Amino acid sequence: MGQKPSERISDAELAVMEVLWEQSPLTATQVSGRVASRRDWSLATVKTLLSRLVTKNAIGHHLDGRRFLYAPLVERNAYVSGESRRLVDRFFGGKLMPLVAHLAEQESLSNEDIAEIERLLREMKS
Amino acid sequence: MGQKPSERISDAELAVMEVLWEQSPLTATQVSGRVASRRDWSLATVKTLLSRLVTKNAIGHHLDGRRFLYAPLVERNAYVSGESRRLVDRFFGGKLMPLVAHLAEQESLSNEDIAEIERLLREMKS
DNA sequence: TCAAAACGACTACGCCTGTAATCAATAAGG
DNA sequence: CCTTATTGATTACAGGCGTAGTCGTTTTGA
Repeated sequence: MGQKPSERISDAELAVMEVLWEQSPLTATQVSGRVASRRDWSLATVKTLLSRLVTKNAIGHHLDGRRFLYAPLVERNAYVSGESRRLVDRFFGGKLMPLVAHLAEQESLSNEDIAEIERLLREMKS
Repeated sequence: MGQKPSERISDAELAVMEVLWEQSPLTATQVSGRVASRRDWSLATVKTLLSRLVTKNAIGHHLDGRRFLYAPLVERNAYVSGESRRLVDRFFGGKLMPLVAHLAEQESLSNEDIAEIERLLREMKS
C-alpha cells in the first residue's frame, strides 16, 4: 500500500483537514476560503499547512492544470480513532471502561444520557 | 487562589507528572530514579522537565535543605479531565455519547466489556 | 501585449519540545 | 582539608509548529 500514513497532525493542520474531510478535492484557495470561517489565516498560511500535510502523507495532491487539488489520504474516522486510542493509552491504561467512567463522573451525566448510552451499547451487543 | 493552573503539559513532561502523582513530594534525583523505569533519560533531562513544569505551574517546589522537593499542583484527575474534554471538543462536537459510540464501534468491544460498562452506568444512575 | 492576479516553492522567525551538557555552589567523604 | 559528588541554574541545539512574506512563473483580463 501507500507509505506510512500517519505522522501526527497538529492543531492548525487539523483545521485544514476538517475542511478537506468535509469536501474534497479542493484547491488551496478553496481550502483557504472555507477555513476562513473558523480561523483568520492568510492564504499563505493555509498553503504552508497544506504542504506540511502533504509531506506527512496526511493528504495527497494531484496537478489539475497549473494548480493542485488536495484530498485527504487519512480518513477522519481513522484519525479520530488514533487520537482517541492515544488518550485512552496515556491516561486509562488502554482500557475504555475507565475513560467512560471518568467522563461520566466528571460530566455528571443525566439519567437520560446514561440511558442513551445504555441503549447504544445494547444495540451493539451481539 | 493560585496563579492560572494550566498550561499544556507535553508528553515528556507527563511522564514526570505521573511519577509525582504516584508519590510526592520527591527530589529531582528521586523523580529521575522512578522515571527511569519508563524512559531512559539523564538526570539533567529530568531536571529540565521539572523546571519547565514549575514554570507552567503544574508542579510546585519548596526548599528542603539545599535541594527542592517537588509536588504536583495540578491533580491528575483534573488534568485528565481537561485532556478528555479537549478530545471530545475537537472531534465529537463536545458530546460524550458520540465518543463512546465511536470507541465502542472501533474497538469492537466484547459482550463482557459492554456488560461491564452497563453495570458501571447502572451504579451511577440515581 | 502588458499589467495584475494566482499559484507553488522557498524562506523566515519566534516559541515549544526533547534531550542534554556545563557551571557555580555546596555538601559529604576520606 | 581536599577531592568528589550533588544540586539548581543556565545554556544549547535540532526539529516541530504557528503564522506569514517573497519570488519566479504562468495565466488572465483589459
